[in-house]
Amino acid sequence: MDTCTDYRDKDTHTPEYNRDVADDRRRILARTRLRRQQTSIIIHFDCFYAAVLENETPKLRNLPLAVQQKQIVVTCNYEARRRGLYKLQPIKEAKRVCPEAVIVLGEDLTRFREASKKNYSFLASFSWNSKAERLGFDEVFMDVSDMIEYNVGLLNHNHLTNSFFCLARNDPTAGFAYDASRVAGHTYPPDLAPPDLAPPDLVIDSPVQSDERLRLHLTLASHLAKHLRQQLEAQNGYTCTVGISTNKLLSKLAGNLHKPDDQTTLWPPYTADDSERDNVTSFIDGHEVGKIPGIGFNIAQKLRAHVLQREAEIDAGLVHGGTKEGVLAGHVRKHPDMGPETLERILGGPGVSHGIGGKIWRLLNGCDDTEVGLARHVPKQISLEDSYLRLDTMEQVLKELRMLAESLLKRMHADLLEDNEEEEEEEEEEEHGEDIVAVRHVTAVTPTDTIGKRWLAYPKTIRLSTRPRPPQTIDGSTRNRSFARISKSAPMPNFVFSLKDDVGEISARLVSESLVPLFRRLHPEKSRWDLSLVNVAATNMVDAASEKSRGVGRDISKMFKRQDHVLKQWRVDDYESKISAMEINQVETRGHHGRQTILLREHSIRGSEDFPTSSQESSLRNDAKWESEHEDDDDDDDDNGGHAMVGDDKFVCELCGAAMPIYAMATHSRFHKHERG
DNA sequence: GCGGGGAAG
DNA sequence: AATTCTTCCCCGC
Repeated sequence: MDTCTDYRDKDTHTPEYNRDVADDRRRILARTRLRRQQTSIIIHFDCFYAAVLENETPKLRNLPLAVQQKQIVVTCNYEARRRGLYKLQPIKEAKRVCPEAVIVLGEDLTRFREASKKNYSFLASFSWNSKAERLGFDEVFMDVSDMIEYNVGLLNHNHLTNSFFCLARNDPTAGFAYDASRVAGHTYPPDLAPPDLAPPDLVIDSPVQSDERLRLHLTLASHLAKHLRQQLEAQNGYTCTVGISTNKLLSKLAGNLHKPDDQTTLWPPYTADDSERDNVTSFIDGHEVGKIPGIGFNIAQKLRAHVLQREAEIDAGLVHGGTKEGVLAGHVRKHPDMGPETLERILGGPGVSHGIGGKIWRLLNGCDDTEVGLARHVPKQISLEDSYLRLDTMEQVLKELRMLAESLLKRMHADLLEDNEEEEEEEEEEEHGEDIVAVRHVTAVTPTDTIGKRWLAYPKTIRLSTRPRPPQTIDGSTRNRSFARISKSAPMPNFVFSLKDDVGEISARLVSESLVPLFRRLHPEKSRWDLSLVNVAATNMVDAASEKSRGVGRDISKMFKRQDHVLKQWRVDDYESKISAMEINQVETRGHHGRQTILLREHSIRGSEDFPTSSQESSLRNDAKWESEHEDDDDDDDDNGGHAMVGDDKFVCELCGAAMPIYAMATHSRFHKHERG
């Protein structure tokens, strides 16, 4: 075993020997508990926000450029940074430090959002497995394991210097030439031993396992990254900074080492007999705790307090990262008794995710097994907000709500609508005749002939949030605990999905029928409030059942088979007539057990007149009978007030057979009430 | 489902 | 200190 120290030439009876054995056992134990995955290759891209403006106006490129929102600089280019500007700097200070800076108003994020979408789609289009995840507007993770694996298989180990990277499995000519005997770009640590030629004939048992194979995989990934960077610049005009490693945490951190417009590969060994000597540990150890992604301000403060044995001070003078304490990840990791249990004790508490200790411990050790998310076409939520120096009259509030509502509508149209191509895809295959029957019914009701557009997803909920101005305590003790927002939500009214009505009309109606009632729920007093922020959001996004997704039909037939005790009360024609009146949406419940359920949801746009407005709905709220005490349910299946329990905490509606957690049932029964008229 | 909280750029 | 304008995820109920 290469992970075990060899003791053969040591005296087996000295205390040193015993200590070594103990240490080694502990290390091995620790390592097996948090085995670093070396099965994936992840690339992290960091594009650049301010570049959007530079590209629009190239002469800005060499000038110090800052983007202003309200009273602060939200971002700035490197020239501005060189002259002392920084993120979240007060605009006054920025002007004092660098009067010649060009300051651009950037409260409207449309252009940034569009650039972000364009760059993201471009990068994601290279992916084979669709694992391409956006983080904020300017970062993208890609899991390129499959591309790398495939291209390792293509290598001719006798001619590594003349290799060809294949970008498409079905087109051997798509790709680029490269030198597989050398890494592209920088590495950490910087000075590599003379070129590590891969051994000519290694047993290829994927996935990556040995350091040797990992080196080879990372080398290929570095060339892929370089190619993607070049393409992004050539095709879209954006440079980016890239990190290459085996997980999201490490690739993101590695990228920081050489910016802007460059790339860094975190080089093996990722594990070593002496845990201090592997590159991952030394790399992570050197980071200030708060710099580890996943360790936010609160957790960082608690960790600092623990190693310093006192509250960590927040140095106002050190806005640009870090505190004057300078507590490093390594300090925390090596602190006496440190480990997942200790961390759980320090960090855990009400509202904190269970297992936070283990999670932070893994981060401190460079371990991160979170998957790169699948590429997504539609957002999960759309929200807009504005902040104010003073907002304390209903008149102002109405004005703001109108603006926000109209912007929200426009965003929904921009981000959730798709051109309605009438391509009637032929029904290929299939072995289950019943699937196809179900699919046909769904297809028949999707809005087609409206205005040449169709909804890709429907937000089911509208939410209004405000941030009351923090109460000014005149006494010195500023225990301003609450800089929090408060929110209320309601069903998204159906009329917003109309494609024939005027946007202005719809948003006016949205204000009067949804947002104003929500505002009254948030702020029942006539006056007395002063808001510093208002936010409206369209949330609870449900994908529209698309003609293309055969998965819907499958799941329906699965539901028939699995839950016939519930569904037998339906005659088939009954079911089909209901189906034709509804669109079927697949809903992923992220409940405790992550089970998939199917909800049947009305959304026929033409029928929307009969449908309740949010104010009507909220007056129908009848939550009382669902009040808690579902704690100790016994599992007797059927006698549950008309709802069959299908296991754990899922219930099945006796009217439509939908399975759902108990919390969802109040709303669901309201749905049936309206359905009946 | 609802409302709050935390993390990220 | 928290500042902006978002997006996503998790918790307890």
